[in-house]
Amino acid sequence: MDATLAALAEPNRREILRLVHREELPAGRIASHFRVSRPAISQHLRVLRDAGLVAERREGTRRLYRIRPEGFADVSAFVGGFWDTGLARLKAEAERQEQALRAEESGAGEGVTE
Amino acid sequence: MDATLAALAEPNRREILRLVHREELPAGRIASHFRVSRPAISQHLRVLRDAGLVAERREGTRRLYRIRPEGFADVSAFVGGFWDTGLARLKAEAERQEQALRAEESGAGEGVTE
DNA sequence: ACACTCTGTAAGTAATCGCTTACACTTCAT
DNA sequence: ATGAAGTGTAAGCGATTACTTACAGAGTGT
Repeated sequence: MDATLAALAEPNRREILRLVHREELPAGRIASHFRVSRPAISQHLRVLRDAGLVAERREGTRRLYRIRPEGFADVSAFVGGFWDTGLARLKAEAERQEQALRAEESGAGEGVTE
Repeated sequence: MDATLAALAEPNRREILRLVHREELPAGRIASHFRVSRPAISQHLRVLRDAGLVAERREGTRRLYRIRPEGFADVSAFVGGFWDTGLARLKAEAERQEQALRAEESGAGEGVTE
């Protein structure tokens, strides 16, 4: 958990997580989204991998990265434990999410994304 | 959110959060739980306060600190967003929590009150 | 074998972090 | 006012972090 939160503390690493959350991506493509050098991103990817937040899969010369949801379990529990007044709110949000999914399947598909 | 996760990245600060989660505590009493010096804890408390994770209340010469649950909302949403496989699990946990509260009201009394 | 592509690693550096000691401030009692 | 208790702030120091450039390694095609 120490490594997890340390990894999450860096803004660029969080942005990487957002990227590989949508889809599996090769290191180079990830790096191209940033202004910092590619080696810098490579180092960030290592930190994320060591923390168990992303998984790496090799395909030819490329290395594809994707989110590893289990890696967020501990931190989620930790943070959720403090936001206990909001736990009921989270439950409501989970239900809303379910309904949103159902509505998406049956009705208008709109990019709720940012 | 940047400040929040940076604050959470430090082990001693997380321990402080666990302490003031149970009950409101004066700075000195918090510091006595650690091996590091009192000023060090004072600085940690400032970081936590600036991040909105704890609230400060002055009583005489003492300063009492307590958890500020709203401060965890953003991070909880962020992390929960990645642990999406666990969102349904979180909902279930919220329900369990509700039942636990109900059981607590009718059963054993514990001073968890706010 | 060779070259080419994609990527991780090494070394060095400026900035930040967490700690300590010394000091200043506020509140209450004498 | 004076002193004591409780606490925050300032200055300085060693360790860590995130970045850069230069280089090395693995895989594929000619």
